[in-house]
Formats: sequence, structure tokens, C-alpha cells
Amino acid sequence: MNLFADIRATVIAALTEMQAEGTLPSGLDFSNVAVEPPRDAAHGDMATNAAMVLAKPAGLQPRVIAEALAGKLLSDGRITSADVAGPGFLNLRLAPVVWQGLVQKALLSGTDFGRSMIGSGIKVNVEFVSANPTGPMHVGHVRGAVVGDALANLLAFAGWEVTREYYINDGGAQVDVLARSAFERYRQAHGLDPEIREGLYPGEYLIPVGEALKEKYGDSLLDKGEQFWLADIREFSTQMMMQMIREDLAALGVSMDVYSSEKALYGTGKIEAAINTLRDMGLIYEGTLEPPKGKEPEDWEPRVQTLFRSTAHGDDVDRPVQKSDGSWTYFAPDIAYHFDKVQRGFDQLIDIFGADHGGYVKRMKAAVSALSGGRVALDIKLIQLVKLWKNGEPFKMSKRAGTFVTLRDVVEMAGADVTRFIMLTRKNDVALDFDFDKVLEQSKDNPVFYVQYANARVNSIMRKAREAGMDVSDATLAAADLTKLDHVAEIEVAKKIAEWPRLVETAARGNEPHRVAFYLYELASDLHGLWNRGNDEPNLRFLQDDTATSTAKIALARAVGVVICSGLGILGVTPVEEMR
RNA sequence: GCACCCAUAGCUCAGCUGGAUAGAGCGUUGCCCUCCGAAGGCAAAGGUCGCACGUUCGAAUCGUGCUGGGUGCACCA
Repeated sequence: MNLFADIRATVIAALTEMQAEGTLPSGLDFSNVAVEPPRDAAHGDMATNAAMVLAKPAGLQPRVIAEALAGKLLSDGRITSADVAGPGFLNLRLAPVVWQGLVQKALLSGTDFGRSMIGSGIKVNVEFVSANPTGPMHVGHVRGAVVGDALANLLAFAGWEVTREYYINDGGAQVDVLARSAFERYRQAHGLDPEIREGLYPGEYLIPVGEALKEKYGDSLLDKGEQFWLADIREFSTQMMMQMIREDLAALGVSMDVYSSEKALYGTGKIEAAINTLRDMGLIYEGTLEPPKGKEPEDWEPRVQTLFRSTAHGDDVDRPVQKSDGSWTYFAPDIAYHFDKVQRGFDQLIDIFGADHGGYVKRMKAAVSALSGGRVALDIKLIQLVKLWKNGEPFKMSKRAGTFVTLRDVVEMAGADVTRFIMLTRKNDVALDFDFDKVLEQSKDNPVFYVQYANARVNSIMRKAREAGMDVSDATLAAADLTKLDHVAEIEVAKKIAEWPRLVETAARGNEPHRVAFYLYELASDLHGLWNRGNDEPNLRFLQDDTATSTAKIALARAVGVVICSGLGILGVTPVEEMR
């Protein structure tokens, strides 16, 4: 599937043959032998470092190995040249037929082109968003939601068995605050003045909750004390908030496979079981922590606490799992929750956190490491801030929530597709500017537009061809005489298409969905470049007088379109067929 | 004080897990287009990859120590 992997296999086979012939000593480790695109395309199509990696263990000069290897490789029909260069690189050139064949393969596979099996048999859990169920989702959540969802898509495309999961933080004090805030709105629904005291949630989104409470309870709770209604209203409000959050996520095109509740962990013995598992490992003890140096809290006093020896698994200090009154800290259910994920049989866990939670990375990794006996890897992606801009200045207003910009505001102003794409135009750990004016601009400066436009152009070509009576079904295009794609400019585009399967694998291995967005931009750029050359060089236009030539050229364009659609699918962005 | 993240062209950022002469867009400069396959095109200039050591055939990439910015640091989640 991945051409680079194919050629690498060929290289390894040649090396093995050389061992059999005695050109190379036996017992060499080939794992560091790589076949990659060279940095400079002028060097060739692919380069292998085999000679340099093996020179030392083989006790031979790099050039000696490289030249012998070159001789072997040239007997492969796909390889037209193999030149030794630099310190011992072997630069390979592949026959045009290889690239032409790839175009055909893309057409035959459709949007499955690039699908990989490297994750086959690996169960991965991607936990993301996990916003507190106390209000609508805001901008801060959008990026994490998009990154998590796109990453899940990417991993699935590369063969992983993916579960998307949302952890509902409904076990702490914040849902009590939610209940009290909702109670005030309930009073308001009865015509009373709500008392939104300091510390309560002031957002107007709770007004409908108050009305729903009135619907359900009438006036029966109005003069009752908190002890009579807190649990019920908490449950009721949390449900309504989660419903709202699901709708917010849906508006962004995100759906979860599993919603896990923190509250549901209490009273089931799961927390105790997780902590006891650690205890059996000798990782739980009663002790006193040192005060943090440099910034000692005002009310600090030495206190005996139940601690998790996270330092045994790479953390900097041990962490408390119980408060001084004996109740659990927030960390305890988190441990239990991750233990639950381990017990559900996941081989790999991914958490998407806001960058402000960076301090919890080591302790969570320590917990997973301990509870899985090192079997399960936890990767935590920290998502940096998004700064919103409009009219050249920071955008802060919100229609509904008052204090923050909601996800809905963003989606309504920019659209889900644009929002998703832009959120992936930066690495997760770098801050991102989101300018409402720029992201909606129809110009080359806007990457979303640029990529969509490339696909629209492909569709435009096919539309015109159909109008001219041509058959441009994928089957016909795949059967075209692709040797007519013999111009270097066309071969270059085919080479870019060839990179797609490899990119999918690299991006998936690194949990880096942003790579897909960058690749699509480059691919679009190549298509636009070829299109533009058609202005001056009519023989590079996609539509020619000769049907066979046209069919071949359209096949190339269509292959680009297929990859763009496939890539956009991973990003969760709908490809457009026509720009308006 | 400690931990984590960031630092690459004037600006915004990539850089395929250690490869060759470090890339793209914007901006700048110069040419082309204003008979629609131009919601522009071609080309050029622009860099001590924050600094200093180290690891090795080879470092923007790995290690150590600094500098500057961000985030977070017991009984909040």
C-alpha cells in the first residue's frame, strides 16, 4: 500500500541477498534502514540511508555498500537509477509507470486509498472534550473536540480499533453549584427574583432549565431547603446540560461512542478497587508532603494524607488521593476511570487535555503505568489556546452566555467545516489565531478555501468532460492509458499522491492529525500549479481534443480529488463540489 | 523554587521521529495578466533554526546547562 514501505522491503531483500553472497556480513540489524523522500526532489524520488547505517557494524566503507546495493536494486524493473551521493545516500529514481500505476490505484480504491493496517489489532481509546456538564461548550473546548475527533478518524483510517469517549465530570462540587444556580432560575420561572450570588453560574442558558424544573415540580420545591432538592435538581440539570453539550458537539460534527460518568464510579467500589490495586503494589501510603518551594500557600500546614507513590512511575512528587476528611480527591476517580479503561482491554489510551492541565500529565501517566503494569501506553495531547479575532481586534462577545464565546457562536459565524479545518492548521501544542474575517475569505491566503477550490476545480473538469459526452466514471478513468501522463509536471502531482498513504501512517503513529491538513494544502497547491501551467502550455490542460489523452489527464485530476475527499473526510470536513 | 509546553525568514507557521544546500504562505521587490483554465501567474531577495557545550559518519530534531514567553504547582475539578 505504502510505496515507500514497498521499496524498503525491496532494499531489505537486496541486503539479505548480499549477506547470502558474502558481500555483507551476517547478523546485521536492518531496523534502522529507512527509505524516505529526499529533502530535495532533485536528488531523486527516494533515498535510503542503508549504507551509512550499516557501514560501522559491517566494517565497510559506506560507498562500497551503497554501490553493491545499487547494482542489486537496478535489477528491479521499478527502479531506473540508483546513485550514490553525499556521505553514502543511495538516491533512487522510479519509472514513470510506478507513479502512473499509483494514480490508477487511487482511482480503483476511491476514498479508501491510503487506508492502512498499521494499527490493526490495536484497541485505542481517545478521550476528549470531557467538559464539565455545567454549561454550553465554549471556544476553549472547540479545538480539543476537533483534534480528538479528527485523530479518532485518522487512527480508524490507519487500522486502529477506535473508541471515542467523553468523561462527564459530574461528581464534584461544580455540579452542586449548577444545581443551586438552576434552583434560582426555577424560582425565576415562578416570577421571583433570582439571586445569582457570587460563585453561582450566571449564564442565561439556565433559564430553560428553570422552566423545565417548574414544569416537572410545579411550586413544590419553592419553599424547601436545599437538602430536599439538591440531589434531584443536580441530576436533572446535569442531564439537561449533557443534552445541550451533545447538541453542541453534533453541531460541530462530533459524536461520541461512550459517555462515562464520574459520579457513577462512586458507590460501586470501583474507586476503592483501583486504589486497593495500587495499595497491593505498595504504591499507597500515609504520609506528609513537603510544602511547594517558592510559593507556599498561606494556610499550609503539615498534614498526614493518603498518597499515591506516583514518583515510582516518573512523577515529581507523590499525589494525594484522599482529602483530610477522608473523602476522595478528584484524582482518585480519575485513577479509577483510567483503570476502568485499562480493564476494558484498550492497548492504548489517548487523553486530549487543555494546556492548563499540563500539571496532571505525569501523575495520570504514572497511574496508568502502574495499573496496567506498563502494558498500556497513555499519550496526552495538550491543546493550546485559540485566540478569536474579528475586524482586527480580539473577539469576546457572546450572545447567550455573557461571559464567554460559545461553540455555537463560532459554528454559526464560521460554519462547522471551516472551523474544523482551521483548528487543524496548527500543531496541538502551539497557540492558534482564529480570525473570523480571514477564515471566510475566498482567496489563496485561506487554506480551507484553497483546498476546497482544488476539489471544485477537479469537479469542474469532470463536469465539462461529461458535457462533452465523455465517460468519466472512476472505472473508465482507471482503465485509461496512463502512460500518456508523461510530462514531469504531471508526474510530480502523481508523486504527491503517492505520499498520501505514507503520510497517513506517519500522522497516525504520532497522533498528529494536523499533518493531514498541511498535506492537503500542499496537494491542492500542486493541482493549482498544474492548472495554472495550462494557461501558457495548452498541452498541460486537462481537456484535450484527443479523448484518450483527456481521459488520462482527467484521471490524474480525479485522483487528486479522491485524496482530497479522503483527507477532508478524516478532518471531518465536507468537500464542496463547486465554489459559490 | 520545581515541573511541563513553546522559541525556525520582517510576520504567521511546517519540517515526515537523526540525514544532503532548512521549507511554505503573507509581506517586500521586479516582471506578466485586465480577449475568464487569472476569485491571479512567474521570479528574486530574505536564516548564527533563542544561546553554549555534548552525543556521532551527520543535530532544527537527541542530552545537559542557560536566556526569554506561556501554563501549572496539598485538603478545587
